[in-house]
Amino acid sequence: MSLTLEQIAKLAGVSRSTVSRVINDQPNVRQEVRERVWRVIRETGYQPNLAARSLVTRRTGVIGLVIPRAVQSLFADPFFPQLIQGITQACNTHDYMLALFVLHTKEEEQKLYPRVMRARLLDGAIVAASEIGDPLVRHLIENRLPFVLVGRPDDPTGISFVQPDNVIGAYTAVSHLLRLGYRRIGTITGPLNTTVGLDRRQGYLDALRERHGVIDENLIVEGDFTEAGGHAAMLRLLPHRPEAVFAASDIMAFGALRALREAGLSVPDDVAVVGFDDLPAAASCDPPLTTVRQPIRRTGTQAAEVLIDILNNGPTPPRHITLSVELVIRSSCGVERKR
Amino acid sequence: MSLTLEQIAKLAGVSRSTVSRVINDQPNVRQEVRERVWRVIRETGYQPNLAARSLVTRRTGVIGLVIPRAVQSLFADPFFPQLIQGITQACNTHDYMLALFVLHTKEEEQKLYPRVMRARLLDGAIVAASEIGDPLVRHLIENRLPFVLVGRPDDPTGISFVQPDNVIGAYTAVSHLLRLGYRRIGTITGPLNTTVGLDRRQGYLDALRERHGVIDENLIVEGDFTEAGGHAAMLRLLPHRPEAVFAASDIMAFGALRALREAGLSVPDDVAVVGFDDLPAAASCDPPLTTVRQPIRRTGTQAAEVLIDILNNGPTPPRHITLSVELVIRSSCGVERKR
DNA sequence: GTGAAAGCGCTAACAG
DNA sequence: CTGTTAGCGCTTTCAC
Repeated sequence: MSLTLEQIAKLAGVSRSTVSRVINDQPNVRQEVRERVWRVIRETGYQPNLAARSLVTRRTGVIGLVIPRAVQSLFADPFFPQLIQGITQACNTHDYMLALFVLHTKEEEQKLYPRVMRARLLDGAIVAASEIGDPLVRHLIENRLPFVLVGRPDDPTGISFVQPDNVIGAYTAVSHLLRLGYRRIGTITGPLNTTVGLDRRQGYLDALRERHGVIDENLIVEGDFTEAGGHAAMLRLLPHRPEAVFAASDIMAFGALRALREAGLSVPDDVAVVGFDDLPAAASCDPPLTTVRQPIRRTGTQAAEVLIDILNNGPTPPRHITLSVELVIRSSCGVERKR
Repeated sequence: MSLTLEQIAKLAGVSRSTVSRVINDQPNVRQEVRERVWRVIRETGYQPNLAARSLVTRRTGVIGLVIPRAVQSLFADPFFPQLIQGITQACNTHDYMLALFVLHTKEEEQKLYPRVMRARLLDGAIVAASEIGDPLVRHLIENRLPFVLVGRPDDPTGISFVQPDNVIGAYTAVSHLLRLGYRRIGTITGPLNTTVGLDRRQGYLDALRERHGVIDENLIVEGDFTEAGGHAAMLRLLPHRPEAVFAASDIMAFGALRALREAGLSVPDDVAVVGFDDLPAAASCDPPLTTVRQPIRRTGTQAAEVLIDILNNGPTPPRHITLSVELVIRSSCGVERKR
């Protein structure tokens, strides 16, 4: 079956400890011996048994990505694949493995949380930020499992997180619309029980207050980060005759685009539309979508690197990282009409 | 720190072995004792240390999902999120955890493969089928790691796999176009170094041969399962004046749609388009896409369940599961023109 | 039915 | 520099 340290030791003519030292790159091994041992290891394809190792080191080399039920909707768009790519890249670089916990139901949640936290399979966790008030964060703290949030928590005290600059992003998008001359600007928000939803709405409000001064509550409709939700929200917005709409996600913008098309309205001539995310599809839809690009992959990489740094170098003051975003101007905002 | 069996035993006034028996649902424990032990476990929130357990049982309760470099492109569309949802659902149901291995570079591949297979962290693996000739499958067999493929391998001997019915799906789509009266039907294939790409092209050929008899090689263009690839392929198809196009994936169909729009052609009036996958976006694009729906989530669940069955009940004859697909008729195929 | 004891494969003192 | 020894927390014989 699988080789053990003992057998490698015998083959190399040394003791178990020496082999262990070689594998873990510890000092106090003669260069010559070191090479001999490595050769045997390579020739045999030996790999240390992780269970045995972590039983004594109390570390597993595994971090978990937890995706709560509440953010499952996000799973329908390419956000998670990109985030995961970023995370796995950092994991591969730093020799960590990634375990994935996708919670489908409340029962699974209650069954999985204790196991995830107490079975000591995970050295730490990356958590896709959940609804405001989700008890997951509290559980993590209570169980002393190091973790990093993707997205801003409602109360960031003592918590490390990585997020895109949602407020500034939304502010930039809406300012752009104002600069183009639109005045009746509506917004399709994200779910307002999430900080993302709240922050992007905040950016919208900031821009309007600063440049325009007037807020019309009828032009603010809550969406849910789905295409259907964007479609429905646009339908509710239409009677209030918006000249332009800022959708808090591209997926919702696509829904809005569809609603406008179905209503026989032209984008951007009748209604301008701006999104948030810059999904691949944003460039190729009709008309190409003006949107706020957020660096999703980098968010994943950063989150993983912060966590791994904490794991490797011990706890640090919590880090709050906000990644800058960028307005990508295409044609759905009507920029070509040169207002 | 974390509780151990020993401490639970002391609290319950029994021996370590008895607690172990209770936890593992073994016989030979008096009902009364059993309940007393469970109560202590519940009250303390005790969770057995997985490393210690798997050191002796030689099982970890972890299965891996391996995504080779070659299929990374797929990661750009919602295929993987759905597949992962299906897999995690089965994992949660059967008390397994999922570890994710996304290979970004050749170096990572070479570094990770040995570790994945020999470090005994994984009980088994689900592998997203890779290019024909990829050595991963061979490695898995050599290392005796039980695995299930998502997608048909080129040589299925001794291998369990789960796939959608690609040949029939493509055949149905193209037959539908033929029935609508189109004759010059082109196809944008998947990469022809993958079985998916090959099988969907086969279905196209089968339908044409059966109902029409004539194959025009100019109407067959290889794509790569990306939007840009679909766009480029459509551009190459255009000079040959196809009346209809079967794209081997929705993402490529979107690219084709864009190319047609940019060329000032109307869909389906000038060129009809049919896709494959039925992504969420297929229903909401313009015009709504006629496509072949494949049950992605179910594919994931099935793959996981086959693997878990093998792990729990020992090796079985390899299972080859082909899930049926379904033509979803919308308007991009021109059905409304009632030919 | 229950407990005592051995040992899974590794790391980490501690001797030498 | 290197080897010996003692566990890490659990399951699993084997006695009783």
